[in-house]
Amino acid sequence: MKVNFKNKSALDQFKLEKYKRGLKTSKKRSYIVQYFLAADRHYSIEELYDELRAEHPRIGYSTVYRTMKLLTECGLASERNFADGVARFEPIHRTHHHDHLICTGCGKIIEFTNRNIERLQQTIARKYKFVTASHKLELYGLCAACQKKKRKNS
Amino acid sequence: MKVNFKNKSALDQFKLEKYKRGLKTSKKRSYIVQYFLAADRHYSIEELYDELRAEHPRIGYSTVYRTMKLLTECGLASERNFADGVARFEPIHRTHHHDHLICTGCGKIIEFTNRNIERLQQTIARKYKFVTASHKLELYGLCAACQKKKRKNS
DNA sequence: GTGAAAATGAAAGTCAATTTCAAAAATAAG
DNA sequence: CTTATTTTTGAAATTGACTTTCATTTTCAC
Ligand SMILES: [Mn+2]
Ligand SMILES: [Mn+2]
Ligand SMILES: [Zn+2]
Ligand SMILES: [Zn+2]
Repeated sequence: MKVNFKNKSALDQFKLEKYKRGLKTSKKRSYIVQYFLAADRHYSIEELYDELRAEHPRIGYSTVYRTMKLLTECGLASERNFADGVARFEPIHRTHHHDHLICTGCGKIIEFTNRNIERLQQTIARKYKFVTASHKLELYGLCAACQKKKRKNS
Repeated sequence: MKVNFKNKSALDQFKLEKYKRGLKTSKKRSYIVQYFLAADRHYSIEELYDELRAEHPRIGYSTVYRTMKLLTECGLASERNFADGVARFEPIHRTHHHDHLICTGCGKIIEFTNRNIERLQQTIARKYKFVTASHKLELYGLCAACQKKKRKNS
């Protein structure tokens, strides 16, 4: 049976994926999925775990970890590895590639897309006869607020 | 005393840095430095350690590790963190920023620079009022050889 | 040479990520 | 509604790359 995801919500899509894998539905996992997908952040497991525990103190770290991995496999989350060495996950609401500006002062993350950069990347790949599968573009620096803060303290 | 590095070899520069820090010269460290700087690769500690041991079996992992950190502090090496989760070091022969194309099949790494991309990055940073300190641009895919290999096996 | 100071390396410690496994929860079968 | 089967859970153990420790060895200034 072919499945049309076009009219499915992300959560439904997740249930469907689970069904196809012979998974069972659990209260805790559903809560994690719903909470994560509703947010619009780049969560580390730890951060997500801490927030979830406020409401659901019996959720374990492993469950959060495994749920994020599941969502990533299902294509509902994307795992990001920025320079701080902690994996972060963001929901994929509508497939829509983007790159990141990251403030090394406060951790603020801004997303951007730039068609010209993407094009130039392809030109480079072609030049070296590579077929690219993915790329990573991250700009690290200080956001406006952190620049101001820094000026004050010096 | 101000030091002019312009006419110094990288190794001399290293000795100078060591001197300024009150370090002593050791046979093993010198060998590691000389071997590493002569190569033109992106070495992981492990890889470098294994190669060095072929000639100098008494060199320890810690010494290789510490020497690479030293070189990085001295500005003679640059630490890179690609997607495989293992830190790599490359000599900085002439200060010269570049980005990387990485083959996920064989590990081959190609360096490139692109002024237009750099410029566009600055435009983006400006747009969001960021002051960037560094950036990371990595293109992952298959090199020509690995594409061929893949076609054969399918 | 001698002694103070730095370098070394085996082993231990870190830290996030990942796996294990016995108990709990969900679902299928009766 | 039971009972049986399968999946899920979480505390604890393990992993793997990195980093530090500390007793011993090497370097080097005198
Ligand atoms: Mn994002
Ligand atoms: Mn390079
Ligand atoms: Zn900031
Ligand atoms: Zn290749």
